[in-house]
Amino acid sequence: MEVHQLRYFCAVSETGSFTRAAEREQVAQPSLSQQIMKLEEELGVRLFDRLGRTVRLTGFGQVFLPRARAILGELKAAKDEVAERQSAVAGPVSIGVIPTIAPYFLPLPLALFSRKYPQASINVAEDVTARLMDRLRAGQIDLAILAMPLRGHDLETFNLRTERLFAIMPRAHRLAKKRKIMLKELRDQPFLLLREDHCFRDTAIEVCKRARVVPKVVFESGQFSSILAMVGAGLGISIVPEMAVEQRPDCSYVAVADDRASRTIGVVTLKGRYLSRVQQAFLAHLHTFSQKDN
Amino acid sequence: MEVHQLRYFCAVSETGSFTRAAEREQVAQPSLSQQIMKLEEELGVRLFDRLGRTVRLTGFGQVFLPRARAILGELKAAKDEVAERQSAVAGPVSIGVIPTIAPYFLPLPLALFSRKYPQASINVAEDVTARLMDRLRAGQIDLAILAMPLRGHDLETFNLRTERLFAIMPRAHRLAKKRKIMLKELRDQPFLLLREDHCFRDTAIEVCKRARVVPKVVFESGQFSSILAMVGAGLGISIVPEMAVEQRPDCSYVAVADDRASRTIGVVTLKGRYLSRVQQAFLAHLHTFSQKDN
DNA sequence: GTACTTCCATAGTCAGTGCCTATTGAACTT
DNA sequence: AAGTTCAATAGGCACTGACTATGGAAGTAC
Repeated sequence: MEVHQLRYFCAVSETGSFTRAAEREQVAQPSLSQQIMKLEEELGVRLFDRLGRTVRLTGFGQVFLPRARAILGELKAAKDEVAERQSAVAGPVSIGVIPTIAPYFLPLPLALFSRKYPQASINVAEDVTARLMDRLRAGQIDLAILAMPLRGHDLETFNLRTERLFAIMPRAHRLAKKRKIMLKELRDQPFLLLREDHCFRDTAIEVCKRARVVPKVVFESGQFSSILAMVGAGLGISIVPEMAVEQRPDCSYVAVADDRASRTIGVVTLKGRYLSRVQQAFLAHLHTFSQKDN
Repeated sequence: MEVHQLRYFCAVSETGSFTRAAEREQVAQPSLSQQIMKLEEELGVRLFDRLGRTVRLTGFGQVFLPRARAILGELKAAKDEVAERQSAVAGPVSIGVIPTIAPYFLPLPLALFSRKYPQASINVAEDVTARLMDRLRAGQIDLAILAMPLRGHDLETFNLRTERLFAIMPRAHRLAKKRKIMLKELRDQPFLLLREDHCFRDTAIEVCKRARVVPKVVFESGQFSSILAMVGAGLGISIVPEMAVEQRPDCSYVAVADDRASRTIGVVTLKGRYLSRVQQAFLAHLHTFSQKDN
């Protein structure tokens, strides 16, 4: 049973003539006759009575007609729905962001995108890198914003920006007045760091390692704001990316001057993953926020 | 958009693999891939993400899947319904019968058929020949039982039986004791006949005409039982077919011996009209009631 | 690391079939 | 009786869906 056979059948039913049906369906009359016969053969019943000049539905034809119409209607509806979803920059976009980026970077792009495409609904999942990658591969999120670089042959990435790192210390600290600092100067300082599954912890430890510094960790947290408060209270010092720098009366920030003491954030998508128009639009939107050489 | 494309699409969705889907659909894997691609092209969206080893529905695919399933289901349902109606000797049979046959001939065949096929539902329309023919040609009834012969190239007929005619007269009538009678003996008798649109009236007048008798009509009715009652009351005489003969204390019946003084009843269907299995069965059933040379 | 396996996509060929034109045959009209 | 107007039939052509063979990529086994 083929779609065009149903179309032809409905056309004959509605025009009451093979000839007129053929005209309507833009096909030669014998071709249409042939397809109707084939349909009748498959069903095992006659659908039309050919009574000389007139063609009329048989009882079976009358039973079959509404069903054929329904099927053609649903075929069209299915196609239309897909087209509808395709044409509109609307629908869901699920993104993932790590906690050390989310509150600093995301608000502005999100707000602007929502204003530009009110039909779009963006869903943000805040989680650590490892779990975000799982979700990305599982298709639960469409893209993720996290720290670069990332290993993985099944991924596609682009960088958003590279930020310098800052040492944060109590205002009264002896190094607090400097404009720049080398990490080796921080040797033996008590360190406050993020918890283990946060990638910026690794970043911080990595840059320290390059400066031959092994940080002595005295406090761990899941968010910078806790660390900032603790540093302000004089518990020790820490390292944060530029975007986490927030003026506080009890803290001072000093730029870290070491080579490669930076964090790069970027966007990652799954290679081969098909993105709808909204999803593509959001990706493009993020591109406009990338700042090369920064 | 073709039916097999929907089938393939569902197969891939359900097996999660082009290869397994191809096996299930008994088709080579490249053919299936090709059709899926074609479907995606027509819809203008990707339905699957091909992620290395795994294949997963895109958002569009998820939207399209239930619709595709529904369509395939309805396609099957449509076919099944027709098959169901075809296989079972069940459903409606609409027949027409003229009033001068209905009460005498029909009860037995109807009862036997209903007992044999309890699923069948027979609808009887009792009307005069002209209107029955209209209904037959309009497809409102499937066959008609009426007096033969019938002119019409678009008809198919077969005879059920030929009956002799009987003169009916009051028991006290001077001719009532005869075993046979010639119509010419009835000249000048007052006649009771059916109304004009009843074909047996024409039959009666026709046989009289052949005997050079012009009946003097004193009463007209739409049914034999009225005529019988009136004859019994002494109003006049009449002519009835054999099946209308019914023993009454006040009437006598005398066989009409004229050549060709008979009525033939038969069944008529529309040429080229498709009959369902019940309808065909009823027609065949009527055949078993035909009595040749009677 | 290398070979093997398992995917899906690509390339090229072939056969089935849906469509075409031309024609027939039947029924209706003039 | 000739002319129309139907649907069906006949025969030819081209599209396309299916096939086999192969390639490339990714995962698995040794």
